[in-house]
Amino acid sequence: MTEAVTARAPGGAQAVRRALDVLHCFHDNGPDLSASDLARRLELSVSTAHRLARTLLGAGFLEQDPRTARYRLGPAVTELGRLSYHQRGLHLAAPELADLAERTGATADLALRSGPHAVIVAGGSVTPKVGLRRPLHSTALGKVLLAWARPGDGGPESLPPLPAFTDRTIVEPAALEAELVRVRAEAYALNDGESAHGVRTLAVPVLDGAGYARFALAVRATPSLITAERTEWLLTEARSCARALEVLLLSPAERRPPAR
Amino acid sequence: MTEAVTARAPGGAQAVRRALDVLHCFHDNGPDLSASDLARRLELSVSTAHRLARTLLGAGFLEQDPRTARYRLGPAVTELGRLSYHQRGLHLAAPELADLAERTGATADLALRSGPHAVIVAGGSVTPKVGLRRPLHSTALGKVLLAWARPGDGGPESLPPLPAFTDRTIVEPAALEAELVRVRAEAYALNDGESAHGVRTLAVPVLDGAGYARFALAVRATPSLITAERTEWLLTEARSCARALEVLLLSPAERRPPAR
DNA sequence: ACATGCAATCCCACATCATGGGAAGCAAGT
DNA sequence: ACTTGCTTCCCATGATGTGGGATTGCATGT
Repeated sequence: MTEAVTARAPGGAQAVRRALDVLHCFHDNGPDLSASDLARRLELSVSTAHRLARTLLGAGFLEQDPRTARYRLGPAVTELGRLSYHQRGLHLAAPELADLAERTGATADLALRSGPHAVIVAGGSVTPKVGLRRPLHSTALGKVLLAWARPGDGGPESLPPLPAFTDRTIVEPAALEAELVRVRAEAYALNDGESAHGVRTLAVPVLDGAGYARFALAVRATPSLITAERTEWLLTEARSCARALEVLLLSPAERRPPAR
Repeated sequence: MTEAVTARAPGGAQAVRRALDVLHCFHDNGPDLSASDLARRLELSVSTAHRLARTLLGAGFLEQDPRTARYRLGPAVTELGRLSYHQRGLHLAAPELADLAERTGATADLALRSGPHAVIVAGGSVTPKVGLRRPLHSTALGKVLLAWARPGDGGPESLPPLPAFTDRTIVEPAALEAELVRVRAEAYALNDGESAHGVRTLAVPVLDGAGYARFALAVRATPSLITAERTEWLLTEARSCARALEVLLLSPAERRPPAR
């Protein structure tokens, strides 16, 4: 389940790929994982999982609870994460998102693409949804990231399963493709209860100069807040925020020209 | 230079350790690194560096500038970093630090230990010093982390070089040991121009129930702000903040009892 | 235009290094 | 006391990562 992340790349790797898969194991849920847990999840022998964990431990990418001997993400991850967070300028996004959330009364989320997932990297609410990983096909954020995907990242054909979360989730690849055509045509994505009931989301892209989505910006609330009448206004607000984020997050060379 | 991080651990690793070293390369300086750069820094063959980079790329831990083909930290790092940041509750620390900074007029920094470095993970100022990595022996933060080091992390003997940054930097292991005795006795660390001229820093630990420092909290300013008369007051403020952080960052089971 | 240098990328034979089975040691549950 | 499940270490096997070299492409300098 956790291994579709690193599907390809047959050349010269295995230990490394497995070690990185170990790190990715720590997304899913809360508590610390034991070496045996890791072995089970990744379908490795206990020996191998244990050895990988020890190596990651020695490099600070994992740390071990002294009581339970279980592993969790270590200081090196926090360290590199903070570094890349600032390198991307994401700390500049928080005030903009907070402002958008306040004006609209909704939750504002900024996500980027990581392989087959949309990852929320900054949020306009206090709720720590940040760090959350959502599938691309069942979220407005994901649809935006797919609709304007960079060639190297792979389009919708690169994500085989398409699991259903509600009865509205798009599971047919053809239906997803059609939806993406609509998203590109209307320049926004809508998610109406496709990942969870009672949640409606609008998302717009943060585009770079080449026309690809570097980030996706979402406004999320209950359906009563995101009505047909308010949609146009919400989109205007969201697009204005996305425009601001283009300036804040992208270097001048990466940005698209001011006039469209 | 960048390799003292992963000194030991002879058993069952190499590819993995090297790959993690590649990630650690992205601390030091700003711009993206080419595969050849990595090979030079880590003293690897270009083939190997290139292969490791491609593997990390495939897993999303690196990304490649389409123009220059150089590498930088990828979305998976941002993703895992945000996750571990929130798992550690570090987003709760920012308001406390801002408050401390405002009350004292100084800069407030929170750091944790990552191998032989103190890493600033949250700051009370707008200045993005966050993510910065400082040596343990030449900073107040580092002295605190060393003085109350957890057994598994290694004491001062685990960091061989001790480079000098100013004429005041402690370079003798014996002198550092003596300084740590003083730090433990007085329950705070002082750095008076040992890492850079014209900067004075006070640091206190954020202790867990076992008496080890989980974090270090520093108040940093010009010497004119941190005078002998103000030291006691600044320490009271800092310790009060550290106490609050103990509650915010540590689970009840990890905390030490309220009364000392 | 041509030569030169540097870097990315790919290929392949070799032997080093990761692999997983096994077993010892420990803790907790039945 | 017996069982269960875990961490941890050891070790023979061969799969896997290694680095030299060849190729291509993109600059820069002449």
